[in-house]
Amino acid sequence: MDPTAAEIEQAVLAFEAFLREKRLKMTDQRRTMVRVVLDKRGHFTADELNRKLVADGESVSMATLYRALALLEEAGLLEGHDFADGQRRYERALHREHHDHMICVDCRAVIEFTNERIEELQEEVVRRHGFSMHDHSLTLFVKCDEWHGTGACARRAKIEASQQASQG
Amino acid sequence: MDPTAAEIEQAVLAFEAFLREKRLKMTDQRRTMVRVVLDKRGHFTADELNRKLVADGESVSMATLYRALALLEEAGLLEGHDFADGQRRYERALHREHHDHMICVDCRAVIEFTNERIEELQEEVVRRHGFSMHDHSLTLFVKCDEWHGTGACARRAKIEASQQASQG
DNA sequence: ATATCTGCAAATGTTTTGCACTTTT
DNA sequence: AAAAGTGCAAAACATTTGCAGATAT
Repeated sequence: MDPTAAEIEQAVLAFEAFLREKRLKMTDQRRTMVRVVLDKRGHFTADELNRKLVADGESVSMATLYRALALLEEAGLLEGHDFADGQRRYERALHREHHDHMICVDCRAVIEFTNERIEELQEEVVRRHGFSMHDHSLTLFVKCDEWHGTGACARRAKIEASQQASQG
Repeated sequence: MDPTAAEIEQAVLAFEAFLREKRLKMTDQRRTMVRVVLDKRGHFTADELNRKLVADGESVSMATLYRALALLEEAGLLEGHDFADGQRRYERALHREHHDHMICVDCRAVIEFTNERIEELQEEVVRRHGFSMHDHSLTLFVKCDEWHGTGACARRAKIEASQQASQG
């Protein structure tokens, strides 16, 4: 499920090709970011990525980080989302099928899902208006523990623990 | 389609009831905002609302405006959306059926649509996960003139003109 | 060589907040 | 009188930008 080391190096090369085509340059900072970003599971903010880089002893300035995030997104290695909380979130686009998101309004957990029929219907709506689809964003804001009646969000601790375990 | 004067006054009373229940107070500024907001067609930002109020000679400070927007949303008179461009947008919730949005990535035109089947499928997804739906947001980012091949967005002028005409 | 990068600090733009004063209840 | 609201200016916040010096091609 996670990209192998070889796949990550391949992505570094792909990014280099992308940069070359735009007459931009590959740098140590950008290489580092490709590697760290592709290694990351789940969604992360610019700030979270920065903290990871600092922890790894490979920090780059926020300016450079933001500039690189934009390029990585443009190169298709990263996908950005707006979940309406004032911070853009990213996830790697390698080894990931298209999916939509459910967010728990209590604990902010992100749960992914796909529904082929919904995708088709969206396409149909756009087509019927004579437009073409550029992108789409479907986010369901849910309460993930309402039916457990605990008041606090029962899944929160579990989700955080498993993310930490898998993340390092 | 637009609320009548009577309906707007009714909404003022409803807002007053909402405030009373929360032990908050009705003020001139809040009354003004209810009226202006319910009179507004389409989507607007805090800044656009402010300009309208200034133009009407009934301006309130941005601090008060933001505080009131939050209350109006809470009271269900207003609906807020995040279209991923850094500014929250609002629309009146009176006389409005639920709908989703298509945004032209070129001209930022907002086109509304509904699709009952998509709604049902969303509910089903949430139910299948054992959650309950709190809210949902479906936004399709489209190119509205791609098939007209003009390069510039053919509908933009038309849309802006008709919004101005209907808005005053 | 020269165009692009980086990091810093400063700017940006929207939204929020602390506070002294005013208004509603 | 007490509780809440207002406007102002300042703060907060994520993100962007100008610029001088560093680096990749």
